[in-house]
Amino acid sequence: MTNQNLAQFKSVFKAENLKITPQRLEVFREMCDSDEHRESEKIYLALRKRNIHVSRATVFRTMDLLYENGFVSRMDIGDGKWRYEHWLDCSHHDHLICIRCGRIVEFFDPEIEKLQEDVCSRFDYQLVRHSHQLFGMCKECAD
Amino acid sequence: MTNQNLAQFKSVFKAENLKITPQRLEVFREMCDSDEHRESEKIYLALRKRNIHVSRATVFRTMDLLYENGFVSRMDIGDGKWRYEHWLDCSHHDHLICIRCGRIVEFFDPEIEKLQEDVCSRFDYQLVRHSHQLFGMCKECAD
DNA sequence: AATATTGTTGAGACTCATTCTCAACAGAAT
DNA sequence: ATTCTGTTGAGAATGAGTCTCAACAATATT
Repeated sequence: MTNQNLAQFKSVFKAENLKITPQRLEVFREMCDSDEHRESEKIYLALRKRNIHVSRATVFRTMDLLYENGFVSRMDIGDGKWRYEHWLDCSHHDHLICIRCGRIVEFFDPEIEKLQEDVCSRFDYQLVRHSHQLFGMCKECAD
Repeated sequence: MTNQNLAQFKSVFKAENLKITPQRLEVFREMCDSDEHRESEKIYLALRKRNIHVSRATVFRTMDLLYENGFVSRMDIGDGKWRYEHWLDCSHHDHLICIRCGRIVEFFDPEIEKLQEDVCSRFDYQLVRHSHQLFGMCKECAD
């Protein structure tokens, strides 16, 4: 977690009238310092492991706040859990997921992005967001 | 449900050593005769309404079988429920979902399909399946 | 300083889609 | 007839996430 991350966190939470509590700070720090795509339970357990006591409910609540305020993005790969990743650089991307080992790779394809817009205007929809996941077998798993 | 649908169902289930029971037939008929994208509970209730008694558990189990054997496809729009649609013509498509009224439109864009393959080979993945959803506001809801 | 107000927390109860368990059953095979 | 195997229904169990509520903490008001 850089000083800039921290400053941004504080300023957004202040602006939203959300208190900057030790628990929220710890959850935010945990997110800043990992590049993984984790579900809330894993984040909760990571904090536990570092002997930081934040309740499960608070982790869930804080992940919601971080998501609503654009500090993390989340994805749903169809197993009923949200997977969160920090979104400090705010660069949009989609995901390629290995169906065997679960490894997740990020991709961004401007052409696909554009074609999505085209599809929407074809059907008279205003695109708000999208979810695009490719499930396959990574090189190691395919061998 | 056409005779052809029925014949296909019987032949696949027989080939898989799955019994052709009245309950399974009723669930299959219910799927053939609707173009909606429904969750299991709705399918269960639709059967109830027609005074056909199949237990919830059997509906869930049968939806799994129909899915595994390619009679239906299913989608996950992030609310924790599978939505099933019959897939009798087996033509692949993705979905455009109105975030206000929930209306679901199907789309297919061969260019996007091709670009997905390109992304995968870029990362040395073998594409197995994908999930692509556009969330937006339909014309009626945007006004 | 004392008090009131408001938001936050933790523990555990609750929800809800789905899966599991298990006894009863049904049809095919012996 | 009897055994074997797969299927069913009812209700219990699961598990991610949400809700409730009393205790608490920081801020605002008197």
